[in-house]
Amino acid sequence: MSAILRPDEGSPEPRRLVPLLLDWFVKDARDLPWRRALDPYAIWVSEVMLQQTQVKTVLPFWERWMRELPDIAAAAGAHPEQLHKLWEGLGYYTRVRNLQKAAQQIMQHHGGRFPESFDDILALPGIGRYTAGAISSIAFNRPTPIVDGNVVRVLTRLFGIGGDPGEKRISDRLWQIAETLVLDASRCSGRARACSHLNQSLMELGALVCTPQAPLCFSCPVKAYCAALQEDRVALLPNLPKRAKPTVLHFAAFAAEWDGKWLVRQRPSGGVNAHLWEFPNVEIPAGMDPASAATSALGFSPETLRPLCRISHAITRYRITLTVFACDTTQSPEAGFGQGLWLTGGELQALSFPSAHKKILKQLPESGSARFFET
DNA sequence: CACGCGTGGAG
DNA sequence: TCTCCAAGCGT
Repeated sequence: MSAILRPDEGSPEPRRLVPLLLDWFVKDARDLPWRRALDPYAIWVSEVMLQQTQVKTVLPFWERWMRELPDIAAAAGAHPEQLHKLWEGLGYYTRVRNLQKAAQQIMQHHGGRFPESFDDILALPGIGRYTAGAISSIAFNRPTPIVDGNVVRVLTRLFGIGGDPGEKRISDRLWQIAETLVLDASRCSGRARACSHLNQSLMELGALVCTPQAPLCFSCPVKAYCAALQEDRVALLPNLPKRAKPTVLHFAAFAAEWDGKWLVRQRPSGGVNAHLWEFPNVEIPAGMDPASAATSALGFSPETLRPLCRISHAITRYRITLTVFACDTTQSPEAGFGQGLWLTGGELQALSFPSAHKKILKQLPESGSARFFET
């Protein structure tokens, strides 16, 4: 009957799926703040924050962002340091710079109003096929499909698709199924915001019921139509390739204090944590002693060097142990170090640090500026 | 098309 | 502790 099913897969009544998903979404979906907002800007901000990031993590960031930058004009005109501060801890910091670039483009080319056409939305920096489809459907109730990690899981299971979702052939098929479903929703008469709700129902189902491990199939609204469940293949889908093992690295970082100030530097653009600030640090090859590492990282040799803490963190494909030392210098170390700034605790609070270096900040020894480190 | 890009939560 | 992975995008 419907083009989305092949004879060997799924149930014979796929059009039943859409009303079941819509009913379930209205009844069981979480009450998320950006779902109450019908402002495309608010939905856009939420979608960018949610890229590769969990709902629970995003919630406080989104609330604060909307409070401080309540509209497109505010985002377009914000100081870059404020933008990074609002994103500090969320990761993938290119997202926030693209968000501002897009806001500025909307001010320039769309009269400050968020564009409603899918192609105009897709043309904005930081917005790809998924995010354009999400904004177009959620904010404007257009029948544009979305496929994210949740939808991949839901659809591969529901339709018993065993191929690698990363392959173009499989990916194309998932997008086609997603489009058929949202088009079906658009034809449902008497349902408010059906396209928005259908797309969100697929993601919500993936987040709450059709989870990666131990899915709650018994409470799934479409279990009667699930090919994977009928064939007992739920745990095998989606068929994702195995990940490469992370590389272990050791770094040393140095909290150098002089005259009540600490030495920090800004990371170069283009790499990891671009534009964020950090304490001087170097990779420690096996056997390298801390003193020479300090000289290498700081550009001068500190008088004292004492271990402060050890921080484990993972970034992209690296697993890093960061050993942190507190350093004192008795003479002005200005000579010998080119690209750093000596800043007070209060000044450091205004800057954005990668998560690992944020932890160093909290560990800094008491000093005249200690009061700035409360909370 | 493969890879680089962060972080924190869950099991 | 280790592995997976979460409302992906740009190059």
